[in-house]
Amino acid sequence: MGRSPCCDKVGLKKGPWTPEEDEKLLAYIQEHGHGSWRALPSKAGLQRCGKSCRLRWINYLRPDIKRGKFTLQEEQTIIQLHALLGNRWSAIATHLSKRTDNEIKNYWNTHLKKRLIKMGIDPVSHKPKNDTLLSNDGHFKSTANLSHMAQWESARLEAEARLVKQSKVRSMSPLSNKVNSKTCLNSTFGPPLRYVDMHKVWNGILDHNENKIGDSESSSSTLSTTRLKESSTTFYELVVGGSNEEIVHEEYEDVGEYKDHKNIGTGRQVVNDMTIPAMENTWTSTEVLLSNNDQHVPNGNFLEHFTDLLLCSSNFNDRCSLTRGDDHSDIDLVCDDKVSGPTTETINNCCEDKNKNYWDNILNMVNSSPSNSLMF
DNA sequence: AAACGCACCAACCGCGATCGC
DNA sequence: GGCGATCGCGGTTGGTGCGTT
Repeated sequence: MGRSPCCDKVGLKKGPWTPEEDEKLLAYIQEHGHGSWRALPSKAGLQRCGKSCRLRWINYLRPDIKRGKFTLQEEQTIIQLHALLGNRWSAIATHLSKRTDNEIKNYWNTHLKKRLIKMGIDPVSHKPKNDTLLSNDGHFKSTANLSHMAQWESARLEAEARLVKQSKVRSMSPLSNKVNSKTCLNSTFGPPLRYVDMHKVWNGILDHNENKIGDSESSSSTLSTTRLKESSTTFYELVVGGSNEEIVHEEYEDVGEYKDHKNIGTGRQVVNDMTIPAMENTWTSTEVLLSNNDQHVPNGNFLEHFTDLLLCSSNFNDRCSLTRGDDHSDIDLVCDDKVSGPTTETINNCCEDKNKNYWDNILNMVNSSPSNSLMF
């Protein structure tokens, strides 16, 4: 069909924004809202395309933007979410509400990605580049488990990111303000909104599994839902093992065992006339990301440990910079640790051990996760 | 002091998704 | 349901500043 030109229009300005332009855009949006971005530039008296205005507003002028150095906590969140979501910057940004997707993307590309590479970790897969380390000692299956766990968590967080956005939109409307501020976020009167939505997703998974039992050909679901469902099943097959029938029963039984959350007594809840399995404790990593209240975060929070290990290692590497000559014979060590007189060998071994232990620990967590956590 | 390389980040571009007629 | 318009996302580019040679 051919796209309509945007920034190619003759007479439209490109490049860096001037303070005057910023002022015009800011003043217009504060008074009228952005409305149609396409129509905004002419109304605001700007010689820019709508796309450029939108970007400038979202990435720079919006009042609720936090600028400056990323905190350790933010780094942790980004790494965790990137391991699960990949380059879905907007989804990641929904968990760092005051950071823009562009800023997170830039920070990843300029800092975090390099840090992982430096540690010998593939920034795309978040796996060590030297995979022989894993396959030779029986850890291969665990790596596969981790991958499936990530797939499942990825799909879950994607759905949640969407929900967060929807929730924000709803919260803009006067009618929903009362509901959102208390019932949804603080969960004073029931499960948070995101729980309700994820219950539906969860039900979808269960429906799918049931369909598989009754009818092995189920092709009408959407792509995203299918991915979710497949992830769930394959993960269970790998970690728990057994047939699909067993999987369904185990999922129901397992989620029903949790009774420590205030809304859970029987293991099932009735929300919006739907009987659903309680799954609060599947909200492990995300609970931590979204809230400081970790009272019902279960044991075996694998992502938490995952990033702690990475950051611990990176902090260590930040403090200790090692430079080698080409023949690896001359090692210059600069270390501001207050350890008395660490030898080059000690530090070097320590860094290597940390990298090794990093993945060993993750794999251990994965191995122990079914008994410790019902995230899956 | 000039040239060069690198890091950082704002902004651009193209594409897929979504909206609305 | 089809189609064009618009939006939003993620990859990439280009300008700027800083350190090194």
